[in-house]
Amino acid sequence: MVSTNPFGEFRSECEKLLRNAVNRLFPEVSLPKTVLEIPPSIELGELASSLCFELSKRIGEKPRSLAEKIAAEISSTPFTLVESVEAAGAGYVNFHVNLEKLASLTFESAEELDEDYGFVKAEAPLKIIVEHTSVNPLHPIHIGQARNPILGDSLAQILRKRGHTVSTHYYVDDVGRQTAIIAYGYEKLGRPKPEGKPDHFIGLIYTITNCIIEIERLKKEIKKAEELSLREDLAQLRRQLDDWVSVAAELREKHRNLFDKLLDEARKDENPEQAVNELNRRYEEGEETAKRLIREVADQCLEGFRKTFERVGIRFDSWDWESDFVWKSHVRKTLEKLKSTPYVFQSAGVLEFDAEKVADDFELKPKLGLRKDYEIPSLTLMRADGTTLYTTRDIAYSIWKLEKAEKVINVIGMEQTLAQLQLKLALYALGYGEQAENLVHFAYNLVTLPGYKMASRKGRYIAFDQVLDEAVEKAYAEVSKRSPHLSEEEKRAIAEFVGVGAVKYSLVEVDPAKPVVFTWERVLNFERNSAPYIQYTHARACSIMRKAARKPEKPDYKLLAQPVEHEIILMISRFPEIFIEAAENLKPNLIAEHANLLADKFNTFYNSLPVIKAQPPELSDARLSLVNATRIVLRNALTLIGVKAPEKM
RNA sequence: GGGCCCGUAGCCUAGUUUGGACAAGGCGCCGGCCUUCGGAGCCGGAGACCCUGGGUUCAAAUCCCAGCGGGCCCGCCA
Repeated sequence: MVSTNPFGEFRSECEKLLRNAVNRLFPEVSLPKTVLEIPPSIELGELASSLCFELSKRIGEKPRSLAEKIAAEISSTPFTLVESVEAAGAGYVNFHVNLEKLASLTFESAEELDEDYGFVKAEAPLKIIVEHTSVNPLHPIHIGQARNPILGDSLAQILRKRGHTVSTHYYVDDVGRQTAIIAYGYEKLGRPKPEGKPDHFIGLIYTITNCIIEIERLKKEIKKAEELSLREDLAQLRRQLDDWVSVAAELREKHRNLFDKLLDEARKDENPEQAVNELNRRYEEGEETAKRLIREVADQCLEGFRKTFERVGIRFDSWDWESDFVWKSHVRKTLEKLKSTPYVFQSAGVLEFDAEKVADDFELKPKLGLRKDYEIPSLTLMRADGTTLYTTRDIAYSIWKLEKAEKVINVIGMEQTLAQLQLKLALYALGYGEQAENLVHFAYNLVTLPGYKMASRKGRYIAFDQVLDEAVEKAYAEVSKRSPHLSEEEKRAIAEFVGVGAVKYSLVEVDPAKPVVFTWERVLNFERNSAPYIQYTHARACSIMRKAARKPEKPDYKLLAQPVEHEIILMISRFPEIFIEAAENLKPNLIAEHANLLADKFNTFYNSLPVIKAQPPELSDARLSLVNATRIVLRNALTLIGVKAPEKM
């Protein structure tokens, strides 16, 4: 017997038994929704129902006595996976599973389905686009941004295994002032060949250029404020200037040549800020020299990103350049169309989108979970100089994505919630209301550093690459200590997947809605509740299988009578349900959690019970099946969160 | 000022969507394990008014209301 969802079979049986029993006993009562839950303790059974509490109100009988009647009624009918039913507590109906049958079904299914065990297919597979990461090509990916590709890639992997056709997209945001700034600096330096990893080199030029321009800009604004004696503005501007001046000092300290050269060159320009804006405008217009320059810079930066992605095993199916949507008129046409709706107005020379009015006219506030009295701010669509803003371009891009897929998931930080809302409302205004419902903003919370605020524009960040390096280095030290006999090459290879795995796990393990405070301690954890711990447990299970060097020929599953064995059988049988929940609710952290719990139980098992030498042979075989199924689930779970499952380490 | 997110042992987290039985792990702390298959491990112990106050309910960490604390957003940045 093979089942894609062994625990689900048990659950369905319990539901059916419960429903039939209640129908027979109380034909006049409509059944409350029968949700079965997992009891707090394993002694209470594997599934339980609290429907008697609800039923008691309708029937006017104590929950406990109802539970007893129902349990007795169910017990008079035949079972398959169910072992027994009983009334418990104040009125619960508890179901105990027939462990021998569940073990047999679970282990045989796991072995048979192997690399597909747990991956229950969706009834209606969809074409899904997962857009994730989309870090601007300005500087290396920092640790705050790194949560995005880790979550996004895991989501994509989970949805693929769920049977959907998933395409991962990277939106290259090469339009806008920021890319113009880096390109400006890059050109001033005479388009240098990158020293070291290109994204880090680009990042350095970006920070210095941005810093110089900001200082110039602030100085001018301060002068203006002085003339108009705007006291409050002045104080604030001066604070900002102080901050940038200290950034400049830090930068010049570390990179004197580059800094001084850029400063000299920038000073040759009457107004660097204006030059940047000019470049931005020319790029949007598709002017050739601007195109060549900015694409060259962006390409170099992306080349660096690709190296990082390769290292962490993340690939994109499509690289979508924002500028293409501008040049191919997608943006202009969207804007024209939007202008013809009653939701766009002029204000102080710029084009505004009235998101509030759309929400009202289409009565969308309750649907979008907004309060009636909340007034949605309007969105600026176009600058006075005719160039567009990020969200405007994103509207055009979103339409394109929604035309290519039935569902679009945008993995974007929660700080962009408002912009994503405005974007969605623009889709309604444009008549894409139906498609807008298929647009999901997967919002995750920020990664913060204790002590100071990360600011990529100020060059204050910890690069993802650096975190990976540290993790791999620590892993190397650990491997060298634990397995000195291994060759240098083997040690390096192990250190790589251990270190990378640890970092990925630390970012995927936490509920995406919760903020993560970055600490080295968290990321460099190789002990319990970490990728290395699960990897180690997997390698251990593999090792037992290797040593046994045989297939379980005649397992007798009823001999698996130890509590820990009981728990492991349950966890393996439940993996498909966990997977479904993770896929449907977009919660990769559930997978990490389940793998970790299984690893915990397996290690307890490992330390207390022999496998290969267990007697009689039927027990040894049954345990071997358990080890093998554990190995399969750990590996499949790790695959979903993008962590390598090694056979040795 | 308005909106969104977060608040669970000293620290980090699970559980909150879908209310159910004595709130579950990890780190750290204390005490044990050279138990045959891999010690990145195992066993035991101490440690929680689930931010506060109301409300709904047979039942609230979970739902509702009002606060408090922290973060984010409200830009002709992205």
